[in-house]
Amino acid sequence: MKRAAAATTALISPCAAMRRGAGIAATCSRRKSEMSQSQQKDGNKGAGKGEAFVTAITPQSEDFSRWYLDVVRRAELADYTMVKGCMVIRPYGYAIWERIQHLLDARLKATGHVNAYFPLFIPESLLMKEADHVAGFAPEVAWVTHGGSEKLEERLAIRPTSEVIIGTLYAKWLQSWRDLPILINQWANVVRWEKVTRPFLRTTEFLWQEGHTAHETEAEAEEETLKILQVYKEFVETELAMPVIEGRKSDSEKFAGASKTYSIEALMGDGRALQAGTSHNLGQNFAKAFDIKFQGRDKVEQHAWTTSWGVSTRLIGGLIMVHGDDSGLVLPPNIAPYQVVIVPIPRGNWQETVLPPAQAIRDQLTAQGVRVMLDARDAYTPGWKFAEWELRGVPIRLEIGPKDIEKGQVVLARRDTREKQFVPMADLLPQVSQWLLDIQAGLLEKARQLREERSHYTESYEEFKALMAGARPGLIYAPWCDDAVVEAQVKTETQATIRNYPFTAPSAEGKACFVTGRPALVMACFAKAY
RNA sequence: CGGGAUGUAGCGCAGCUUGGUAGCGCACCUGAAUGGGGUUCAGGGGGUCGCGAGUUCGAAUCUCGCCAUCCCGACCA
Repeated sequence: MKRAAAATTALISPCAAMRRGAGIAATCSRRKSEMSQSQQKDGNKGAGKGEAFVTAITPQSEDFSRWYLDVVRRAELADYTMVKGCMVIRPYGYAIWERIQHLLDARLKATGHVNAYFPLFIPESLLMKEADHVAGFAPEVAWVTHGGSEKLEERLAIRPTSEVIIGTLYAKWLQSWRDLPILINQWANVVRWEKVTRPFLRTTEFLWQEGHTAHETEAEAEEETLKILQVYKEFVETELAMPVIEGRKSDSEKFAGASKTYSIEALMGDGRALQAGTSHNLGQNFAKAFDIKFQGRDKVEQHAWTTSWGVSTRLIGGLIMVHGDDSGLVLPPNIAPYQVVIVPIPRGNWQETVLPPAQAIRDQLTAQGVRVMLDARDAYTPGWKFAEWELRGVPIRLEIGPKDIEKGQVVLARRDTREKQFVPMADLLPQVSQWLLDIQAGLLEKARQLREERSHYTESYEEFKALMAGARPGLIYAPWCDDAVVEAQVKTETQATIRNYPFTAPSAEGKACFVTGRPALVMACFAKAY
């Protein structure tokens, strides 16, 4: 009888999560009846079924975009504000960002970079110095025109990126080849006046890391650009468990003002690609525009070779879309704010009987460097907490109740596979450590497999069109003539863009371009992109 | 920036056609019993109906304008 009541409540939640829109009411009631059947079938063995535990989110299959927004809000990663296109990153979301900062910053330091902070405001005249750069960013710059009530002599741009201000300072600091390389990174916010925004994926203001380096030779700048791309790839795959494809951008997708742009690209759960990081070789373009010069070993004054590179809070969006499922977030242990959540099972005077052992376990795990949350709130039932922490993607749940204490064990449950296990207290630490490793590796592997399933190779534009028209288009590799006009045509006809020219791909040698039939110059990876 | 939809309590919605001073579910607060997959009962608090004008004795409801959000397209980490 308790069961029936529980089912009823579970059924109401999906409707509660629904948003505006006429079609939704019908959808909701349809799902209601489906759910009540499965719920009843599950009976008391619900724990083994591994589905529909969390019901407050729109299923991915029904509407991926809505699913994404539901997860962002229900998991309390971010919320909307009164400022158009600007979101709050809530504590749980910000904790993920802090993990990203922590893990990436260590890598940047290890490769010789140091952090600094440059101004938010950029004088208009500075921004105008590099022609391509201006053209690229002009449409999305926010301007400050007044200080208090007084109009400014010169407008100030709120940085959309910092190449120009940093370049100006580099010009001031650089004298000799002995000053090189300059390897500076900054963690900052930037503003781009976007027309369409989505939490994490594209917001008016966002947080990122931008590295800016200056080098003595072209080769060194290229080496730096590629080194960082590798750092990004290793970081994203190791810590976020997001497999990425590294490669060079086509000229039309290049950063405004760069000689060459490289990117890492990830495939999302809905078959669209997300640019997860970029690294630019700026050549001498900015050095010439901003007078970044030095006297060389040969006594001749010359322009430096510069690079810039960045990853942003967009990575969090990628994380959600790569690993998440219909129950919500699934976080890789390495970036999860909490790796283990302990849910005590309250019975009788549980505060005296169950809570102390739970606290002891928390302390024990914490001492081993595991990030633990003990959810001792009395107002919620265990079942409610299970669902809540699943929605928030915590990798491992640890249940401990009177029966477990009697038997000297706990219950562990994995978020990714939903596997549930009784573990003797003595084995707890090694088991948790092992599972954290398994989950981290498992998520990467699963994402890789999914990407392989959704990767195609074709030499036929007809097949290309058919694939791109599918529900989950994925990645398509194709031999390519490298012509921007044809690229634009493909985009118009199929919505697909070139993500990059992958470093590791079948050779285009001797192939014909899949659109024009002309000799292929390169292998391109196409996808519909975010 | 173009096309479409929506805006009523924290969230999801009803009320609008036919104007008469706002309601439901969840959430929240209090108390009790519960507690191993979103617990139950009882009591309670919360809304200048997105904003601004207009019509009217009277507007959530009718008219106009603006704003925001979501979806679909053109531009972008």
